[in-house]
Amino acid sequence: MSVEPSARSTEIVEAARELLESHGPGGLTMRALGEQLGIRAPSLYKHVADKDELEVLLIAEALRDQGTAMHEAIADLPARAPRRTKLGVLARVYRAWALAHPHLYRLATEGPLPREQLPEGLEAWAAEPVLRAAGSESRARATWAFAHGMTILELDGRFPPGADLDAAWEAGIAALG
Amino acid sequence: MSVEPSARSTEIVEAARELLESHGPGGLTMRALGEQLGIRAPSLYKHVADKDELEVLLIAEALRDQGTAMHEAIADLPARAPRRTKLGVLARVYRAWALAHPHLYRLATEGPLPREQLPEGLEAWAAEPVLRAAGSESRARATWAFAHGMTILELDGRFPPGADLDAAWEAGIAALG
DNA sequence: GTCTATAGTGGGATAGAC
DNA sequence: GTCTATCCCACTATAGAC
Repeated sequence: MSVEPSARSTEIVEAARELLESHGPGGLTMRALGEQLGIRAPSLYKHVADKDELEVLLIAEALRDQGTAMHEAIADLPARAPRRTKLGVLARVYRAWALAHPHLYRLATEGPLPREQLPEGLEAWAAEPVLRAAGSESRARATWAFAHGMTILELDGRFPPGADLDAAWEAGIAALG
Repeated sequence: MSVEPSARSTEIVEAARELLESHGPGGLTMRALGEQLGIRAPSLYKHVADKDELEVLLIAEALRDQGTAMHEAIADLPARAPRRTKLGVLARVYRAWALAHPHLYRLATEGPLPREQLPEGLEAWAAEPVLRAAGSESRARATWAFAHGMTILELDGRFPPGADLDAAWEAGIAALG
């Protein structure tokens, strides 16, 4: 019952992330994961309970990863920068991370969040930069919804071909900031 | 090669919609659909090409349905109503429709849109009220992204329990209007 | 237009030997 | 900790009789 995950579990999660990022959710199967690691699928179950557990670990990684990017971006700004500047920077970082890791972003943001299985406080920590920059919970939620909406619609190719997405981001941040 | 779908096809799409709305995407299988209609699954293939075609028909229905709700709402407003009023009304209608038909909303808004297979002009017609009310394409896209983000995050239970979503919608519309 | 039978696909997961 | 063998599930879709 060690709290620390075993070295092997870590390897498995890393391989799972690679598979997901390179081949999408359909490519992340227990069989493929075993193959990636040079073992058979059934052997994985000695290290992780099931596929759901694996996905929770990936979601946690996504939150840490994208959260880190946003915390760092905000730390680089003067503390007294205007709200609009801060939200603009956070939006750019948020979007860039999602476009760089589309499948991981989707896994972490689509469908219900298994809150009880995530590390305590992780979700709040990831949301902290936006909450601080927005100045109120309602405004933070509206900003988050805008950013997620723009991102997921872009990832899904939902905007008309040729749409100026930079301008739409601009318009949203100008309004919400 | 009739342009009009046969009566049977219409029944099938209706049954598919009922199945989807009541049991979610996992409940919409060709077997269950046959059962709902009192026939065997293979018989369905005499009337629809495959499941993908069925889903496209459902997406089209969702666009027509939600689009109608928004067109009607905007028609009830004085033509000179301020932008913020219009966007506020559209947002309420958009959200209400989605909450009333969550599975259909998800089917129609998640993942890539099969544009070539949809009736010509349907997508643009559904987007028209928001485009008109927002006043510019960029602002319309930002508003749409905000509304979709709020909606899908609410449907997925992503906001913290107890979050005041009415206030977040308020804040977003106040800013974007 | 409906049926039965069945092919084909793919996946998650377990038992028990080594 | 890894293996082989296997189970079990579910679904889409086709062939061919009626």
